[in-house]
Amino acid sequence: MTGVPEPAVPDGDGRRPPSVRPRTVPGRRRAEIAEAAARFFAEHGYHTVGMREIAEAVGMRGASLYNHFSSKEEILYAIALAMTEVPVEQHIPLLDAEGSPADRLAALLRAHIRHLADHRVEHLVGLRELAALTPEHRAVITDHRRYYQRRVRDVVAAGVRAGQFAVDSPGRAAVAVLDMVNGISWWLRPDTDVDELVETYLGLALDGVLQHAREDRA
Amino acid sequence: MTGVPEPAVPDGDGRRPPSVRPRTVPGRRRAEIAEAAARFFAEHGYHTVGMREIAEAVGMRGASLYNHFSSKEEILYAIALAMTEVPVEQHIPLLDAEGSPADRLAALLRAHIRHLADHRVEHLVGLRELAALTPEHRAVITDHRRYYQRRVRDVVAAGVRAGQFAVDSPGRAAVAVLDMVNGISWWLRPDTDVDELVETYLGLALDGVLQHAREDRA
DNA sequence: GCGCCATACTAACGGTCGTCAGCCAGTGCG
DNA sequence: CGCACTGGCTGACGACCGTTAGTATGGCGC
Repeated sequence: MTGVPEPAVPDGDGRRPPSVRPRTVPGRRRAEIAEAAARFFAEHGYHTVGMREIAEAVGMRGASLYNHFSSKEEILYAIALAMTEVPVEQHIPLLDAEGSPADRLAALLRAHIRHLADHRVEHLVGLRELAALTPEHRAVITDHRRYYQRRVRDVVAAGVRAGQFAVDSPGRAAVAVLDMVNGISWWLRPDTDVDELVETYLGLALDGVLQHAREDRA
Repeated sequence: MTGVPEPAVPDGDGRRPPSVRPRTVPGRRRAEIAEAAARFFAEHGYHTVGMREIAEAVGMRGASLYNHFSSKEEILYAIALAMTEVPVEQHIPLLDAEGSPADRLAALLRAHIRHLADHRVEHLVGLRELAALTPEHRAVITDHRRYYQRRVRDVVAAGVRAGQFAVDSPGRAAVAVLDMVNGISWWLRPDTDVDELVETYLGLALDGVLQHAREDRA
């Protein structure tokens, strides 16, 4: 599990012998490239960074990158995809676990913020450079994001029904909470205390925006 | 007041006769250009948009833009500057008016969200394309932003002292609130009901994040 | 009415970019 | 041993970019 999505197997043509195993860790280089690219993209923006610059950072020449990615856009797509697939596949199940809506949402937010802090630059790129993706690729990313947002909205609504949360519009509140936590990636610095950050934002989101456990309803 | 900052007068050489007044509205064209550029930048990103594309949108050729802006980066700077100067000069005074911290912060947020909704594309560009600015220009923008943020933090702290707000860290809460409202510019659609939006977010920020008027302190 | 200046134009330059074609070294498998 | 394949390399191409120089024009102030 390198964190970088493998290239789609060219399906429909399973000519590859089933026992073939590449000598080195598969996609190892691919992951290095995506990681370096994400650093540059985050700092200077997708379009200002050239293939030759990315290549130099991993010790090769620009043209050689095409042995690992079919285009520059595909590098960006791999980064953006990793930042939306992982949350969907690994965080959403937390919403399907046992426990109250507040507990489940808290678990999700904890995982979300930790993931964001561990992959700050990729997260920033995934947020900011959406416009540079192919329409098809962008659609995949935004679909993931919409699904994620919808699931958060649903658990907020469940919390409202259960009397745990008090908001007028679960949809608006979900968006607000996600924008609030995603905003972290713009200013997070490497020396930030992540544990403290997570707990602070959990408080701001649950006790705050969602007014968890406030009893003074008329 | 066109909304687009005039070019800095080349100071140190005040050769221009003091009574000279340009025949047309000064900077009219400049504002049109910046507006068109902001639309394109917001949709496709700064670096994918060419000068010839911007020019075509206002009915001229690429090279003619240099009669109004000295470089492409200066167009971006004008946009970003307008989106940080106006809030600082027009919204911050609301914090110095009379009234409780909660009232003053509510007034600021109201103005902030309205301004954002009225200039959605420029706001988005100002947030997203910071990296494309000259270091000097970027410093100006971030200074404005830091000051704004500091003033919000101060009024939050004042509200905490006055017993109106209940948050552990006014700084963190201020950042969270601003990220939350600034996130609006990523998804706002032209047909959104701005009045409803403003009131919803005021509730989420004050009653929510800042726990305005919650009395159940231990 | 003359001159000036703002503003537009055309043409072109130098540079950079993404990408590709073709070549070559090494390495593991049969 | 030899073969194929992976993953590097060089060199180059065509497109496009931001920007400049030089020129034309039309309206306002004197």
